[in-house]
Order: sequence, then structure tokens, then C-alpha cells
Amino acid sequence: MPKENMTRYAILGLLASGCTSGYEMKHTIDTSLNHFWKISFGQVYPMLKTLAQEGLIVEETGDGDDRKMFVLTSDGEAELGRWVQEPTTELPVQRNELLLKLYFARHESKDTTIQKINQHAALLRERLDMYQMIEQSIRSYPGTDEAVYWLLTLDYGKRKTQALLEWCAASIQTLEGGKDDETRDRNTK
Amino acid sequence: MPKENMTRYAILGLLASGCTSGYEMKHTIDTSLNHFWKISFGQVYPMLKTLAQEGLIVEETGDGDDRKMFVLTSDGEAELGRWVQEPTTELPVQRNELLLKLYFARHESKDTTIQKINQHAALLRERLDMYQMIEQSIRSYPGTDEAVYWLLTLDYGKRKTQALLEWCAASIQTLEGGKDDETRDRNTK
DNA sequence: GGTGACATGTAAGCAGTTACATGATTAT
DNA sequence: ATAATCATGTAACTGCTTACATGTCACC
Repeated sequence: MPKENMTRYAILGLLASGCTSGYEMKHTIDTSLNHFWKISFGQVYPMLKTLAQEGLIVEETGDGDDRKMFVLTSDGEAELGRWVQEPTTELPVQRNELLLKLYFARHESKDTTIQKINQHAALLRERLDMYQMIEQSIRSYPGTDEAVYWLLTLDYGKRKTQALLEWCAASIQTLEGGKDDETRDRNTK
Repeated sequence: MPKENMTRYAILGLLASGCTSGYEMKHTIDTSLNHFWKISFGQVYPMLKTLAQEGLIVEETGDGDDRKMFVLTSDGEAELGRWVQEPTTELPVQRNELLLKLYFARHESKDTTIQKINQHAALLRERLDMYQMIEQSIRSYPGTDEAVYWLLTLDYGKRKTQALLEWCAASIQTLEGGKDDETRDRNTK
């Protein structure tokens, strides 16, 4: 059985939570869901067209705006509801370039490896800062039904990033401890 | 600038660490790198062909085996070395279906959400067990140069998985705490 | 002699990225 | 004027998955 296309549901879901135009959806994903999702205009607009053809959404013929506005049909709502409540089947295998390089790292010096991990840690710290900013912007819109769930997704990112930062520190320690390559076989207990 | 194709380097790297045939490479990835990489035969064989055409690898014309054996050329080794030591530029945005559903979870009951998180936790626990098995198989080949790096990639997965398990527990607590939807506005400090 | 694992490969199709094109509005 | 931003869209391309095709070898 072929996998379902997630882009469909991302768009249906955003439509249900107030995003009306393609441009706005892309913007919302880039700012609020960017820690676990991304999308391109090359996906958004064709998908809106498809969803309209399938009758899951309709173009809002409201007052002449510069944006194309859409709304969910009852079919669209049903489809979204069905998908949301369906269990997620399996963990995706997430390819990781850093780990791939690390796996082959005997082809480089330990210093280079350490440097790379340090750089990775810097990126992780940036990401933590970003989470902090997103959290504040969520907390400044209090009382929303969705806020609880948004904070949960954020917490996911924060915990994961924190754990990876700890991994960076531990790994560098390991590498620095065994830096003297030539003596490595001397006292392995 | 277009992104580099990682499959190239995965194959070059495996070739450098003793995998000689396409079939073996796929098998190694599925068993030893499966916590951060995957690949299909539909990638392996065409890529081997391409790499041979580019002169980065050559077909080993050794004793007639049932497998097609390859070896790295000096160009191939250089290319691998160049890539490995190059810094990884940025963190990939990893799409996460569970979080996407969670983000839209007000369209379902809290119990369904909790159930989904529980199921996710079960998968994470399975994964931890798998890590344990991989670790043992690595430790049973001691003295390899690469073992240090392999254990580092494993540790990455273990720490991350552990953190996500903690997130599952915390999230369920949060959701169970605020389960009585109708009273939610009464005493938010 | 048939079943299943090993081994290599091709082709169709899909999801996603990137680059490009177009027009409207706003700011300097 | 013109530059920048907003907004919608299309087309080419790439990477990857999936399904299929083919042949060998072992084993029962």
C-alpha cells in the first residue's frame, strides 16, 4: 500500500485553524511549525488546486482581496478528522549527515571531527533559542484551545535538542580522551 | 547551489570499510547504520554504475564469484576524504507526522491523543532495544579503528530516544492533568 | 522438481526542491 | 522612477520508493 501524502493534511489542518490562503499557510509553517515541518510554494499551490478539485476545500468568493481564500468543506473536515485520529504507524528513519560522516570518521583527524561536532552544537544552541522565541509567541496568545498542543510539540523539540547537546559534549570528551592514536592498544582493559 | 547526493558518499564510505558488493552494502546499512540511514536497491545499483563511469570505483575482476565486487580508486578515496572532512552545513528539518497530528489534535479526544503517544513510546522502546543489540554486536568486534565512531553514532540514537521517551511520559501527564475540558478556564494562575 | 534465499538490475511514478515568470501593491 | 515585498503559479529536475524481471544456488 502506498503511503499517504502528508502535504494534504498539513494544508487541511492549517485551513481548519484559520489559515486561509496558500501564502499564509507557507508563512505559518515557516514560523510556527518550522521545528518539525516545512513546505514549499511548489507544493502548496498545486495541492490547493487538487484539494479543490476533490471537493475537500472551496475557494471563498468573498470580498475582492488580493489573496485567494479557501475554506474546508464538510468532506474536507471529515478527511482531516479521519487522518488526525489514525495512529501513526512507524518511526521514520531520519537520515543524518553528521552521523554518516562520523561513521566514516577514521578517514579524518580527530581534531577535524571534534570541530565538526562543535559546529553542530552551535547549530543546536541556535535552535534552542528559536524554540524559546516560538514559546513566547505562543504564550502571548493565551486561552487558545490549540496552545496546549503547540507547547507539546515545542517541548518535544526542546528535549530532543537538549539531549543532543549533551551528546555533543560527551562525544567530544570521548574523542579528546583517546586522542593519542598511537597508544590506543596499550591499555584497553 | 544544489545539494550533494549523499548516496554517493554512503557507498564510497562503505566500500572503504570493507563492503565490496551492492548487496552487501544494502545489508550493512540495514543492520548497522539503520538507526540513521537507509537505502534501496533501486539506488545502490544505478549509483555503483555511475561511480564506475566516473572512475571513482572499479569492478574487481577477481576469482569468479556470484557477486560483483568493487574497489575504490585513488580518485574515489580522495573524493570520500574530501566529503568526510567537509563541515555539515545545517540541521535538516525532520518532518514528524506525530507532531503534525498533535498540532491539530483539538480535532480529536484527549484519550485518542494519549493513546497515540503511548503507541509512539512503545516504538521508541523497541528502538532502544535494537540499539542495545547493535551495541553488543559492535562490542563483540573489538579493536577496530571504527568501533569508537560506531559507538558514538549509537550513543546519539540512545540519548535522543531516551529524551523522547521522557517527553512521552511528560506529555501524557500534561494531557491527563487537563482532561476536564470544561473547567480549563477556572483556575489558570 | 519445487521452494526459498541470494544477487543484480530496470522502469514507473511520486514527493519535494529550485528556478523562473507574472502581476499587484507599497515604500523610498 | 524604481526597488522591495506580497502573492500566485508553472516546469524542470532530483532523489527515492515500489514493483517487477531475471537468473543462480542450496536444500528437502
